[in-house]
Amino acid sequence: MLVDTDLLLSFGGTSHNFNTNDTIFFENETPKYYYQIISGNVKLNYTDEDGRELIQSLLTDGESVCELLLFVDEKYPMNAVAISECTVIRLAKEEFLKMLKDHPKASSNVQKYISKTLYQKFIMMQNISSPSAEKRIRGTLQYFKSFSDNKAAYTYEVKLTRKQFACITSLRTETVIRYLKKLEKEEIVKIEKGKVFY
DNA sequence: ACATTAAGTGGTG
DNA sequence: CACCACTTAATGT
Repeated sequence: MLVDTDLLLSFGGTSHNFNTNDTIFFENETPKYYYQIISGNVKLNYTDEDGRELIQSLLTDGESVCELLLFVDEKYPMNAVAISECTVIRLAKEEFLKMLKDHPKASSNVQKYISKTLYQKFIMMQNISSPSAEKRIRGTLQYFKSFSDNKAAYTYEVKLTRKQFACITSLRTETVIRYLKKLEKEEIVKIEKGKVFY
């Protein structure tokens, strides 16, 4: 957990459940709460001019959802949507900031978390901005696997659907499917029963 | 069993 | 590559 659950609760945090596809907050809303995922997966997305979904980030257990917006006076540039059943702790912005002031350790953790995710964002930006679709896909695979402790080949299972993978790499799902198949032939990736292992 | 979503294929521009 | 059409596989209710 980014911030200790009990600490969040002691400052007035409340637990909320979301079902798959429930929206936690919408683009353009004013950030008013700190959200920390107890369990489940959340995506940050928006729809571009052509009506295409772009996934900016995927979050999971223990992470907070776009906490950086609580430090600037801006509106959410994207939506936060549950992509599985989720339990989330929600804490009002003012209380969250007060908590950080009173608890340097928590403050430092949040600071590190923001730095880490920003760093990861840079890496992903480099992957996705490659003109080569194959590099975009391989870079994204590498990025995901980098969070796994097991570095051996075919030990990382891609938990995303082809469609979600496409939304992250800004490619069409057919393209993702074809390249994954190509990578399978080249033994860079292994596909079993639709599951992709890298 | 029926409806829906995901994966996979072929062809075109 | 994207886009379109369509088949098959996997899931959901």
